[in-house]
Amino acid sequence: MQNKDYHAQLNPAQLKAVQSISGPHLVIAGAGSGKTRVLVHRVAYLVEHGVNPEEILLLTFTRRAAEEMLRRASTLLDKRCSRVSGGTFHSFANFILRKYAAFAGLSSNFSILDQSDAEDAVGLVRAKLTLNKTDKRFPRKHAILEVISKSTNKSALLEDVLQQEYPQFQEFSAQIKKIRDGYNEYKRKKSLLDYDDLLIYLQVLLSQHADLRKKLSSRYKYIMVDEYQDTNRLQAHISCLLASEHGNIMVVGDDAQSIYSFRGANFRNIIDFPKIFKGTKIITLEENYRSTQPILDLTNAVIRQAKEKFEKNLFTRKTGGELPIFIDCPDDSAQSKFVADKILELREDGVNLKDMAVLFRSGWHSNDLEVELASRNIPFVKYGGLKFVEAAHIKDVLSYLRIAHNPADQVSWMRALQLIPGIGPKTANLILEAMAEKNKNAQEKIFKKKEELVKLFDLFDQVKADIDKPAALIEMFLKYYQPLLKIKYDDFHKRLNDLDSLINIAGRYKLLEQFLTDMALEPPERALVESGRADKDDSTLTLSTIHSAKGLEWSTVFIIYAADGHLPSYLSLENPDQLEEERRLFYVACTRAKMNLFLCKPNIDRSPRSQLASGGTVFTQVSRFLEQGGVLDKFISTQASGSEDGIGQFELEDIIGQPGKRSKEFFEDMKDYFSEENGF
DNA sequence: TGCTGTATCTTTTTT
DNA sequence: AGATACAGCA
Repeated sequence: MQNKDYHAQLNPAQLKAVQSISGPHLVIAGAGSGKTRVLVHRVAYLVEHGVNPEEILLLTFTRRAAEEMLRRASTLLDKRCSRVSGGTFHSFANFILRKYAAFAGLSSNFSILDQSDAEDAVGLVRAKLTLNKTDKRFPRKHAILEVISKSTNKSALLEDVLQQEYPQFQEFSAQIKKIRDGYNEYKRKKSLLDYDDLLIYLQVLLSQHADLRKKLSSRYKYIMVDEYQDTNRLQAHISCLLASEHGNIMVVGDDAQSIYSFRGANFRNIIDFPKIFKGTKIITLEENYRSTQPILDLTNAVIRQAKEKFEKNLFTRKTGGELPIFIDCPDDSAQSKFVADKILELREDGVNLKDMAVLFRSGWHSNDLEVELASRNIPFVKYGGLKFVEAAHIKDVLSYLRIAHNPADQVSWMRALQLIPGIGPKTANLILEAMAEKNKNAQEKIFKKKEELVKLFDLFDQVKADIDKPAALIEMFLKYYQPLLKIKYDDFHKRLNDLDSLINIAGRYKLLEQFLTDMALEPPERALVESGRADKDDSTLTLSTIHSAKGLEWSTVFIIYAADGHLPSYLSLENPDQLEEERRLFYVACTRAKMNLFLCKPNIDRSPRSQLASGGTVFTQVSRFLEQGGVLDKFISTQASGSEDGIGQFELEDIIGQPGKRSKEFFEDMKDYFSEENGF
């Protein structure tokens, strides 16, 4: 009956993956090969065959991805599919740890530190150990946390991480270890967990409590892990522990799309998977359903240059399609104008804005474009880059809520206290010590000096009744915080607006704990908050870092700043492994496109760094990933065959790089165009 | 002593 | 644009 539908909608390899129910499976899925479709159908298939949805655990990279899959599975079958358990490793860990806090030696109201909180805590510990005064070249708190985090995520010794990736810090090995131990102790005492701790605690919980492991493994009888190439050792270990009772685990991934090694991910998890689970069946998906042949030719040529990869042979049955186009723009703002022009033109031709995306390596690459789009009233949502909750004033208010939720949260206390004028790190510490020791004398002494302090404490006393209405709680704290905000920031008006938005978001939550957890683990995107929407609506252009574009696809894709030093990033040029990751990143970016692919670069680099380095005008080079292996020539020469007469006769969209034709000439060509049409 | 203002770098990517 | 280091001020 239903099986017929599955046959019709899936190719043989996909069908096999969907219908393989028991035992370990590894699905190697090339870009655009219908990986999501397999997962969605598999969920439906399992439920249809009598599996209780709650016994299926779907671990994905973002909660958005999980929700999208469950929504699609629901349309395929029925509402039962939405009861499937799922989320990110971190949110799943949070869920389990709150429930079984006692087993893990935690109090269930633990706070989650985001990266900057964690950095603050490291800074505190470092200051306490007075290691910062010894030497000027001592690593910053940011770098220290990075080293510590990498060693946990890779399950590697700190020394090894230092030796391999941070040789410049090797001489501080002993001090960094001291800071790490101090940091761990500090967090444990104050019921604080950073991102890595969520994983560590879950791993320890599962390894050390056999009864609990059995219980959980029996509860989650079917485990699926998406984007397995971007899991780290710790996450791989957790997956295996969860599957220990039954071995029903399917992991899906593509080694060519591994782009998270900077946080400890290792695509060798894919190779090692069959070693851990004997009898693993491997299924390879090679047919591409996403892109046209010319785009596929380009992406295949890009990944062919990779130093290390599993051979895959992606093919499509689609014929025809436009050739990818490379545009060398005079500068950043010309690039923005080109992209905006082209987007408007495509929209006139009937392409919906939601089917277009602009991708880039780092958050600031889109700054100029954002201004341009705004001035032309093109609605967009930006993913990646700085998050809404990372703004100082939002963090300030959240720190009050976190104290209300977990009074031991000293990181938040430090932040909240230092907002009061006249209180810096030292006094804040003094207050906290006086409170901890219940030293009435010392307390009164300090309290007498600052009436703000009394107000703050009174507020926390009042709070207890309303603890589970986050929105009301914020409004209450806002009365106290508003005057402080005005002193602290000149642009307090804009920031007050943001705080209204925060109240709005909080209004969607009944429980304070859930609200705070979400703000730490699944923070809303800035652009969505500012437009007052929960989701992007139907006709919105997408701007995204390549990392945040993972797993998504659009009919038209623009990649901006495809220049050497930007993509690949100048920070990765020295290290061969990092450079390979940049290549995969570029691959991921290009493979997002279904029909049209545009690559742009500004010819003049006005970024502060390059200005500083040279003092003069810096001309960019085409990204080396296009130069190498004739990638650029290959996809261009096909196009060039129909355009021997040169560039003059072409509309803008036909201006492309030709073999051997380099920046200087393009600069002239583009300059002409932009001066005439756009009033340069 | 500790806080605040000013100068000076430094800016990848994310849970 | 934000964090950090340093020097002067209460």
